[in-house]
Parts: sequence; structure tokens; C-alpha cells
Amino acid sequence: MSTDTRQRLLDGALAAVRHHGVAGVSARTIAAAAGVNQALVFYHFGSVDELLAAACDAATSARVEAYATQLQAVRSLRDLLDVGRRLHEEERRLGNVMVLAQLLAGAQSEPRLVEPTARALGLWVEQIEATLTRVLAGSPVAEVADIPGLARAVSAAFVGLELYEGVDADGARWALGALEQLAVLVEVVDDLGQVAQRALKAKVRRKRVVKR
Amino acid sequence: MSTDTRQRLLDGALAAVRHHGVAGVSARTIAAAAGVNQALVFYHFGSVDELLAAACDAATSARVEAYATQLQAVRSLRDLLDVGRRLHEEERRLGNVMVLAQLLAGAQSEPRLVEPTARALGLWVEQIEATLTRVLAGSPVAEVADIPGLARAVSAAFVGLELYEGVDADGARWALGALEQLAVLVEVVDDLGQVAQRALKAKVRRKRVVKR
DNA sequence: GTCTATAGTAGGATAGAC
DNA sequence: GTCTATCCTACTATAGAC
Repeated sequence: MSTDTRQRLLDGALAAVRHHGVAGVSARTIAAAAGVNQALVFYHFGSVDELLAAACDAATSARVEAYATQLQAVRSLRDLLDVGRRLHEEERRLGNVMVLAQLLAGAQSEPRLVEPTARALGLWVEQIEATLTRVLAGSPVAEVADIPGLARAVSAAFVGLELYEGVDADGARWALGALEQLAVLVEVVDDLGQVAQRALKAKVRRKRVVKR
Repeated sequence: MSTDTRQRLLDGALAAVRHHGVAGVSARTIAAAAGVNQALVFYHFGSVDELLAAACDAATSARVEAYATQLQAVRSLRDLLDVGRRLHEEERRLGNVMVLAQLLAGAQSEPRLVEPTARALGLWVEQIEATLTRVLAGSPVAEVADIPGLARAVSAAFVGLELYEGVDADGARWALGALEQLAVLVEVVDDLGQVAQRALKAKVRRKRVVKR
């Protein structure tokens, strides 16, 4: 059946990227992973790049959707850290972040991959941004933090950490732990009394004025 | 001359990775960029991967050395941000972060690239860690922040940002701006009076105990 | 050390049988 | 829709002339 083969190719493309990286992926390795004939890559998708683009789109939408409800339930920074850690571990286990990292690397010199990878990363950014906005509402941190920018930084950082993990697993775990600990600082600030918070906000505003 | 050709190949390798990515780099593209014959890649380095490894090593040592004195002169967070921004812009202009990102992507499925890329990233981590340790000494932030872990997180994040920049330049700039602004929070905390700082430190310690 | 030439392999893509 | 067969290109790597 056609739809079945298409799906096998989409799955095979992800598997091949996980296993061989962008540098080693080809119509042949994808077809092998999918258990179908090599010519079908071109029949169904036209070219290897277009198949990779489609696979990236499909995989990311599916994963983001799977986490949307969990993220929407997040109300505190502590919740966010819990969901974030679960999300990171699961995506890593499924190899999805790796695929995104590899395709981003490929997109740097393959224009046809730019749009799909940007869109995929954009889907994650969207979710993270909405969640951060909700969680940090009213916090003094919201005075300093540019939340849309922060959501983008977090997304990019996870890609970098994934690549780092591949060459130094201990170092990457260390880095991840440090980021989680850093969130404690935000909690501490949020737990300050009203008076101290107001003083802090004032200080922050003064700094920002000076800075510009 | 031999040493001249070796150098041309090392430079050519970096140029080729910048231009074609790991996925598109080959003995031929490197030789073309170096303006030498393709067979010399194998004569001087044995294989493409070994040349890439050597180029990665050489380039990173050179760049880290070039920044070591500037980083050692950093005494405040404001200094660090200034040097950090200059460093980031220059490395980006030279395309060095891109090379590291591409080789990290390649290393995920090419074991021979693991050691050189880990070492290259390690050189940056070393510098950043030493600088952070110096700058944050005595700050309440040092109570929460696991500095070695943070140095690793920062290094990995820059790699991710570089890849992000390739598919969404505006988003990446936004992210970078957000991270710089976040540093203001640290400054604010550092500028608190003695009493407030002591109170904050105590709060942080309590949090950490609870957390474990 | 550097070049030419070439063997051998892998990949993109298409034509045509089924 | 799927498979076989095939063309063409680009690659790694080496042998051998200079």
C-alpha cells in the first residue's frame, strides 16, 4: 500500500539520520532502514532532501503535540523543570533531538533543509515560550528576562547539548545539572517578600536604563 | 614545500567544512579550497577524517590561545559580557564555531572525530570555567551555580546557537540578546547590600537542602 | 613531495518491466 | 506502486611517473 510505504520511508529516514548522521544518510541507507526499495524514495518524495524535510516536519509535529497538554498543565517553575527533564529524556531516548541537530547541521549548506528545520525548531520554541510566559508572569525575573528570546535560547541550547553529549556524555550531564540548579536562583527570588521583590524590581529597572 | 602544503590543507579543510558542511566535505572539496592536488590529502594525513581531526585541533588551539590573555584580564561580569560578545562575533565571523558544530555533528556517527572534537570543546570549556570561577568568586550566585557545569552548558549552548543562526538569524540574535540581559539579574544580586546578600545566601542554602 | 591516472565503491536519479 | 537494471557522477585510496 502507498501510505504504508510512505510511512515506512518517513520512519526509515529518521532512523537513518540517527544512525549515520546527515553526513552518512542516503537514499540507500534510508531504504535499507525502511525495508523497501531504494527507487521508492524518489517516487514518493522526489529527492532525499525532500524526504528528510517531510520526516522532520512529521516527527516534530507529532512530538510537540504529544507534549502540548503536559506543558499546558505547568503552573510553577518546579513543574516546568519536572516536565522539562522528562521531555528531554524521552526525546533523547527516541532520538528526536539528534535528528533535529543533524538536520540543522545539514541545513547550513543545504538551503532546502532550512525551512523545515526552522519550522520544527519553531514548534518547540512556541510551546516553550507560552509555558515560560505563564510560569514567570508576575515574577521579578520577567522584568529582566526577554521571554521570547529565552525560549529560543533554551531550544538552541538543547540542540547544542545533544551534540555535546555525543562526544562527552559526562560533561553534558554536568551541564544539564548546572542549568537545573540555576533555576533555584529564580525560585529564591520569587520567594522573597513583597518589599524585597519591589526593591529588586526597582534595581533591575535602573540597571536596564543605564545599560541602554 | 611540505609544511606549506600541510598548512594549506589544514586551512582548506576548515574552509570546506564551513562552505559544504560535514555532509558535503570530501578530499576533493578540501583540495580545491586549498588549491592543491587531491592525492595530497592522503599523502599528508592518511584520510579525510584524520585531516579534519588535525584541522580541528590546530584551529581551536590557535583561537583559544588568541583569547586567553583577554579572558585572563576579565574581572567583572560586565567585562566578561564584553569580551564574550567580541569573542562570539569574531569566532562567528571566522567561521570557527561553525566548524566545531559541523564536526560535532559528524562525530555522532564517526568515532574517529569524537576525540578531537571533545578536546576542542574542552579547550573552550577550560577557559570559560577559569574565567567564571574568578568573576563569580564571592557572589551569592556561586552558591547556586555549579560553575564547571555552567561552563560546559555555555559552550554547548553556543554551538546550538550557531546552528540555529543558520536557519533563523533573527531568532538567534534574539536568543543571544536574552542571555545577555539575563546576566543583569546576576549583577543586581551582586549589587545588593551585605545584609540582603547574606539573607539571599541563606535562602539559597535552604532551598538546596530541601532539594536533595 | 607532488602530479596523473586509475581501480573500486557508493550514491542520485531515471527507464521500463511487472 | 513496486521492483530491476542501469547510467552517471563523485568519492576514497593507491600506484607509479616525475
